[in-house]
Amino acid sequence: MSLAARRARTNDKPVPEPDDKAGLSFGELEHAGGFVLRIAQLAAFDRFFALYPDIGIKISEFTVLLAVQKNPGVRQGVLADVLRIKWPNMTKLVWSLERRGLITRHIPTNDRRSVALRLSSAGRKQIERVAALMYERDRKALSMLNDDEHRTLVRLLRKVAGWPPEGDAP
Amino acid sequence: MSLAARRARTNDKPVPEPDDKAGLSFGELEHAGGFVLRIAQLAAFDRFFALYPDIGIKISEFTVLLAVQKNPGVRQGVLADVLRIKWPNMTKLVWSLERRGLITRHIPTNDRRSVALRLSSAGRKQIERVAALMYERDRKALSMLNDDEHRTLVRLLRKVAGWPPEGDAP
DNA sequence: TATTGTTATACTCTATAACTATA
DNA sequence: TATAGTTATAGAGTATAACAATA
Repeated sequence: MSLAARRARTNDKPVPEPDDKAGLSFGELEHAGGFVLRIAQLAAFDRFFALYPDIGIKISEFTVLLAVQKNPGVRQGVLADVLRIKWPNMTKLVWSLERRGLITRHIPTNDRRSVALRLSSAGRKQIERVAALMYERDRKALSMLNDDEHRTLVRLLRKVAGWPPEGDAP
Repeated sequence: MSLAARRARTNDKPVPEPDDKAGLSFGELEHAGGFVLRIAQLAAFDRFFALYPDIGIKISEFTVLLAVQKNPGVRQGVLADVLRIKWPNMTKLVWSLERRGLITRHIPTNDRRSVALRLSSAGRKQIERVAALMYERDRKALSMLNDDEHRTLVRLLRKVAGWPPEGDAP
């Protein structure tokens, strides 16, 4: 069966490359930050996942894992707020990570309502296993930008996210 | 009841403003374009919707409406591809707009498989009614950027989206 | 009375397969 | 045989309300 035929049946489109706007116009909307932000995010994620032969962990899970590594003992509610995940959903995510032995949950004695998260050694190994791959794919998903453009984009997006100007050095 | 109490119950957080990173670190991830892109998009949309006393149309619907206005007779499949909406979902979206009398569907005689979309006069009126509001909210959702930063951001995001450098003049 | 987190559930979005009609 | 669109359905992601435990 031809590739085209398979795509027609599954609607499995290739990742669009430059000028896949198909000659359409959107007027002012093309200069609306939110609109372009959304389109760009979808395009970047499509590229990211096009490179994704399932490595057994979701982006959201990897993000939480890494955040716990960088901020040992972080409360899961704080993490939820920063990552814009609703608390009930974070509960499930954390539970799933715990069930797989990647993190541990601790009840601090000074505030027994809260839950502090820490990486298990298996969690650390998992990060080691997939981190390089994640970053590589992220870079490839934005490979149309040169280093300077990439830095500028990240700087502006951090501003939009309401994050302080400088992050940790890479 | 206090506002804080209501928020606690509903998890209805205020739109985060600068430095709502809560002192957390994400290491290299903070420089990963895809990650920051995602966080920024969520922040921008949160701000957008915080200003949203339901105006009776979704962003996706407005986008399609506007695209049809700017590209009369466009095929809905083409629109779906450009806006990264799957065909089956576009079918429902279009049907909903048609049911509300905002667009009309036409079967071209030269290719009777396809569906060409056009705005009804009600659709035109709807756009007139909400367009200014949409753009104003979009602008407010990105109000932390000055004009120069905004232009730069849109330019870079278009590149990420795989769209040609210049859109229509505003 | 407020905060942290959980449970249960609903809702919206998105994705996939199978199909019809036309080319 | 391929393409444009539809139908039905499944799944993921996200959101809300009500609750318990602790502060």
